[in-house]
Amino acid sequence: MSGINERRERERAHRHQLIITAARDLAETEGWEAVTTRRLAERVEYSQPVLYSHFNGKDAIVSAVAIDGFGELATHLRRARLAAPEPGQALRAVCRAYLDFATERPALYQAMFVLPTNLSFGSPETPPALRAGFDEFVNCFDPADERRELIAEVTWSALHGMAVLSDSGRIPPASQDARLDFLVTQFTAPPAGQPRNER
Amino acid sequence: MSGINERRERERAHRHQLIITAARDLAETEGWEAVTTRRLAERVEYSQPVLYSHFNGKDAIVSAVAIDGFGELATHLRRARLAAPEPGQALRAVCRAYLDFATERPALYQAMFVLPTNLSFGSPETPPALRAGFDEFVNCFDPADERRELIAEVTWSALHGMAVLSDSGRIPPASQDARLDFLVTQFTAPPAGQPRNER
DNA sequence: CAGGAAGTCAAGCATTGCTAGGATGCAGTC
DNA sequence: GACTGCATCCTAGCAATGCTTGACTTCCTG
Repeated sequence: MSGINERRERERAHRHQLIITAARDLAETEGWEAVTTRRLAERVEYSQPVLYSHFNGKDAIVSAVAIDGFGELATHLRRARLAAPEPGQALRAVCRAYLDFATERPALYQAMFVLPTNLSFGSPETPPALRAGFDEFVNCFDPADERRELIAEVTWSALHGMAVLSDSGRIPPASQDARLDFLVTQFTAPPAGQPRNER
Repeated sequence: MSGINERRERERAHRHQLIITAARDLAETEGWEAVTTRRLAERVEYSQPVLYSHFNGKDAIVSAVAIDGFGELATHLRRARLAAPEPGQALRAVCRAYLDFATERPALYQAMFVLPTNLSFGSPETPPALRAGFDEFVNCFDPADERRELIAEVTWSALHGMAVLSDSGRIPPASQDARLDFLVTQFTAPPAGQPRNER
């Protein structure tokens, strides 16, 4: 009978996801330093070796959490971009959505972008969802501008810096909105005729 | 005799610094995950408890490394700003110096800005050197602009994002110069008359 | 009804950060 | 010069961590 094996595979996939969400929940409520293999095993009500039959190690588990997060972030950004009232507002909407994501799910964001990970981003192995999220930024800029990939990279970098420095209290979290405003204003401005901000 | 105690205090301070530089060297050559209390103790040729007579724990050691780094970064940035050929080039020079620092001393940079740390940045306890480094950015902008603190925060955020995302391979390290160029160009531009980059 | 594959767990290993307790040596005192 | 007091230092160990081993159970297959 093959229905039995199918059921087992279903159960196995279900448990696979159970481990991921348990790790994510634990991290979101108590921080990643509280996510140990023992506590995680206890949480999913299995013994530790079960974890290792699903993942190569703890790092693989947080990587799985991160990959899930990439998917969520991509749809989150996409929704924000499409919901923008007019195309000129797309960049602002996507940036705000990005920062909201980072502040509302700090642990998940850490797994995706801060924690040491072995995820290769070179080219072949890059999670498609990560590329999709990045493309949401790219699509905010003029397709005729051949530098728009580069501009998107700088935008993303700035947002990432704002998110992480604000989260760790190195810049005042309260003025995040003002920073966001300045960023999108400058990045949609024509290049300098005569400098203004510089002394 | 009080000269004896003075000598002891000197030796103690010397050993204090020895521990810090040993930790930093070890991290710079083999990464922070290789910095264990045992290896560090072996490196300085003392037993582990000696470390704990100088620092409250491992976290305090990496914090000490970070604080040293803040000082170095501040002087590095200051030198770059003062060496700029004309004041209009100051921002570009400081930004480039910042990115150079991050790429040339990745482990030190991690200790300063990435690793989980208990350094409070609220207000009273903030290391003066960190504030000094930040002020180098502030001083690149027009003193008449009351938003220049905010602009400096965004600048710093963007640089931090570029440094860390490039270091982890999430954006191509090769185009770092082009990104830097775009950043300073846009941040010294007047605010948008009619948008250009946006679609 | 055997044989074997899949799944599970209790127990253990090496390494981690950190600490307790005793040994050693150097001051100052009788 | 012997003795006390204090500071310094190290050996040894603890609890917790990530991960693995070996045996036990279960249940399909021939």
